[in-house]
Amino acid sequence: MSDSKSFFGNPDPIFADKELLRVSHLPQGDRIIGRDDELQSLAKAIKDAQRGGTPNNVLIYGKTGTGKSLCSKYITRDLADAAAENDVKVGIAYVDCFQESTETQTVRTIARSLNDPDQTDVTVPHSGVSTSDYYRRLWDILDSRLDVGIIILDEIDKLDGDNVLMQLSRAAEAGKVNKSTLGIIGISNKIRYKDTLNERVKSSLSERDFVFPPYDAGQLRAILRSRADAFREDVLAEDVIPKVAALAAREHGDARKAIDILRYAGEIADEHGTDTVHVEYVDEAHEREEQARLSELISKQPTHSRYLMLALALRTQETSEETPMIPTKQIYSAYQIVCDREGTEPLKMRRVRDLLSELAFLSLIEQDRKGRGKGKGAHTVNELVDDPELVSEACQSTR
DNA sequence: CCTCCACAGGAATTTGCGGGGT
DNA sequence: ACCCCGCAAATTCCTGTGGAGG
Repeated sequence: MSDSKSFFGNPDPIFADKELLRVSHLPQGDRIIGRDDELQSLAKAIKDAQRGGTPNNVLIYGKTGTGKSLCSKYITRDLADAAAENDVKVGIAYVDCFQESTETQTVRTIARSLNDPDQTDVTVPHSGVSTSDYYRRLWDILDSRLDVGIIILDEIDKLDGDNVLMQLSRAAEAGKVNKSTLGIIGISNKIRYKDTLNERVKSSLSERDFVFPPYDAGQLRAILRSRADAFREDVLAEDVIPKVAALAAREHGDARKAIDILRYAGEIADEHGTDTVHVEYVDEAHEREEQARLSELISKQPTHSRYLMLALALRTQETSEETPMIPTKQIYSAYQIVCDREGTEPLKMRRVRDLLSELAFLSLIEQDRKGRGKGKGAHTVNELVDDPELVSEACQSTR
């Protein structure tokens, strides 16, 4: 670094095209590995939309990183292109139900992504209108600029209530839309998800069901190799890809994880200033991936939930017990100190309890109820799932 | 197996925000 | 410019209960 004239002038010694290692990167058709059957079936299920007909509604199951979202996005985009050649307008809405979990948020996101203010005179405000108003606008948008709307609901099991699904699935028959039609692709991690739905929604939503199996080590290797173009020639040591694939295969065949680890391995090599990605870097890359995943999750939490995580982490580090179980009240006092330091008014106890149980739902913490004996009442104790050091680091880095 | 109470958590209510309608 | 709506977040009020010690 020090002897170079420009900070940016040097060619990257490791990466040729790092974009290929971004998980959001949508590969070309021949780059999706080991999902040929699934893509075929999906295509078959929604092919009617190509000529303006109604596609089948689809439910896809499978663990994280098995290519559910990738295949859905790819196949719908392909469909939209093919339809455009027949002068059929297909709109695609992708909703991450983890982030947009309420009915209002979901409908709003769908309406927003299908809308094009230049072509419709409908606006979709961020807030300020009722849920039914969002629906009304969505139907307007569908009728005025599209022939078919395809809605991908990712992590559909995180939706609260099935009202949205009711409304969407009966839109056509209830006469909400006339000129257009719509299809739903639901994606879920839980195979049992279907059982939690009421009959009406169940039969309409799962006209076709698919299960995406985890990738095996061989497929993971193929996936990684297909993205090896991201690296310069000959920088990857012999055993790197097999080792990364083996690590990811052990953790339920998560391709996303595999790709992330590979990218981190490259970054580590870069930091070491070498032009070879050695196998030895893979373990460190694996650690880095776990830390990053934790930071991701924590940074998405609301401010006060992060303060609570920090409070719990600090309190955990203070105690000498091997498995520190911290009562809610103790977290609360630590939390008040954190708030004080940040110059924020602390939330009340009741709200904190709710936030803590949300954190438990996300598996960031674990809760357990304990009694303290006659005349002493009962209370819940909280425990961090991850290393307190890592957690507090993740909390501090988000500002 | 019963007891006892601090805390858990349900329900009702308020607050704050970002918009419509007029 | 004004008032009013619907929603989510937060607060207030309150009853119910988990479970160790007796």
